[in-house]
Amino acid sequence: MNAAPPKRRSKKVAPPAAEARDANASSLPETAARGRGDKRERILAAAVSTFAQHGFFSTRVSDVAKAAGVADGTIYLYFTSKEDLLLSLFQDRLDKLLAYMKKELGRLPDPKTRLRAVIELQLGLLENQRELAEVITVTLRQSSRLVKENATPLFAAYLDAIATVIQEGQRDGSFRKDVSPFTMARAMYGALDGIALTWVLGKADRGGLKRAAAQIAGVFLRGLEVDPDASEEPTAAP
Amino acid sequence: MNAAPPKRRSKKVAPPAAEARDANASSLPETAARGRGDKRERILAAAVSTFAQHGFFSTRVSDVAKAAGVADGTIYLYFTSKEDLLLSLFQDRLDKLLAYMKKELGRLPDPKTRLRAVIELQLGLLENQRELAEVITVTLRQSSRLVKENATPLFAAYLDAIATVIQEGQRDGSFRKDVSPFTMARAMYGALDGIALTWVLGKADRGGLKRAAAQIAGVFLRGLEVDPDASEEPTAAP
DNA sequence: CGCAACTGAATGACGGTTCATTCAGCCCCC
DNA sequence: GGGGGCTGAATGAACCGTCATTCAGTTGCG
Repeated sequence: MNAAPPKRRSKKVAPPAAEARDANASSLPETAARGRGDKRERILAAAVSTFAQHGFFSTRVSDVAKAAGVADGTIYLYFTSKEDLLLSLFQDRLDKLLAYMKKELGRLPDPKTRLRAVIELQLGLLENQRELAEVITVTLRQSSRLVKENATPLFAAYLDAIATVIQEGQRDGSFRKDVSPFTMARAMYGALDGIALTWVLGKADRGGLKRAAAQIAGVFLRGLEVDPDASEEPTAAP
Repeated sequence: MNAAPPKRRSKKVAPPAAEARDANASSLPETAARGRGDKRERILAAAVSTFAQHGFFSTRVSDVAKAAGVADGTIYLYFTSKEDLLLSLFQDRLDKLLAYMKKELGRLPDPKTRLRAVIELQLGLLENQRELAEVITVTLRQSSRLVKENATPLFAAYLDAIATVIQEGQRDGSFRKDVSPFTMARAMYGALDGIALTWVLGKADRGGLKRAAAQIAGVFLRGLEVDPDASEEPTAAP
C-alpha cells in the first residue's frame, strides 16, 4: 500500500491552494485569466498527451511538468497527487464532452439521425481527441481501484447519453425493442473503440477509420431496424 | 537495450534456462511433464490471475511468485524479466486459444452458425477466462512499446480468424459484401469487449452478460444479412 | 518589505533484479 | 551397496536505480 492519505480531490480552477477545498463554488472562470490561470489547463493538456503516449505508469510526473513548461512542484500546487491529476483530467474532459454532446444531439429530432451523429461524434472523439480516448479506455481498465471507482460514473454518464438515443428510437418505433438500449450503447462504444484500437496499434489511416465507422453505422442501423415480418429475435432462450 | 542477454543454452526437456521466449510456437507441450516441469506453467497461471487483478504495473514480481508458490528468484529462471513474463503469457495463451478456435470452427460448415460460435467462444473467453481477456486488452493498450509490438501480431491472428469467418460468409452469399471483414471482426470483438468492460466495472451478473451477447449476435447477424433490395454501397459516398 | 506563486534539488520508498548460498538428487568408484 | 562429491534448480535477502512527493528557497508583484 502506498500510503496515500485520501485527501480531497482537487477541483475547480482554484488558484494555487494545494488541497483545493472546493469551497467557493461560485463561478467557473473557465479559460479566463490567461495571464496566470492557464497553468492548470496547461498541466491538464500536457497530461492527456503524455499519459496517452506512454501510459499512466510509465509517465513520470516530471515528464508532464516538462511538457507543460512548469516545474515538478507546481503540479502539486494544483493536484494532490499523480493519481489526482489523472482523475481530474478525466472529470474535466468528460464533463465538457458530455455537455457538448447533449447540446448537439438536442438539435436532431430524428433518432436515426441522432444515432449516426453519435457515431460520428465518437469518431470525431477518436480522431481529434484520440489521446483523451486512449486515456479513458486504458484508465478504466487498469488503474487503481480508486481511480476506477471515481471514473466509472463519469464514463457511465457518457454511455447513458448514447443509450438514451436508442431508447427514444425504440419509443417512437424507429428501432426494434427487443434489445437493451444500454447493452447496445456499450456495444456501439466498444465496436468503435475496437476499431480505434487497431488503428492505434498499427496501420490504418484516417480515411480507413472513417470508412470503418460508416460501415459500422450501416450494420448497426440495419441491425436495429424494426423487422416487420420476422417473428421474434432468437435472443437465446435458456 | 535490454535485449535478452544470451545466457547459457541448455537444451533439455524444459528445465530452467531463462532464455527469452522464442518461437517454438508449434508443439503443444500440453500439461505433460508433471513432476517438475509444471513450474513454468504454475508461474504463468499465477501471472494471468495477478496481472488481471492488479494490472501489470501494480503487480509485484513477488506477488506472482507468492501466488505461484515459488521464490522470487525462480521466476527469473524461466523468464528474463517481468516484461518477458507478460509476453510469454500472451504468446502461450493466445496460441492455445487460436488453435482451439480454429479446430472448433472447422466443424461448423455454415458461416452464420460459425459467426454465432465465434460470439459464443468470445463470450466463453470473457466468462471463463476473463482474467486472460483482461490482460489481453489492457496490455494491448498501455504497456511498453516492446510488449505492444510483440503482442499485436498474436492478437491480430485472433482477429483474422474471426474475419475469415465473415469473409467466407460473404463468398457464399450469407453476408453482405459491402463491409470489410476485418473491420467487422474488430467491431465485433470491440462490442463484446465493451460489454465485458461494463461487466467488469460494476454490476451485471453472468446472466446479463449472456443475454447481452445474444442481443449483440442478433443485431450483428441481422445487420450483416444480405439485403436483396438494397442497391450496393450505402457505405458512405464521398 | 511581504506575500503568493513558483521552482527544482533532495528525500525516501518501493520493487525489479541479482547472486551467494542451500540442498536434493545423481553418478561413479571403491 | 554405499558414500563422497558434483550438479544445478531453487531460494530470498540485499542491492540499487527509479520516481513521487516535499520543502527550503527564489522570484516578482503590490
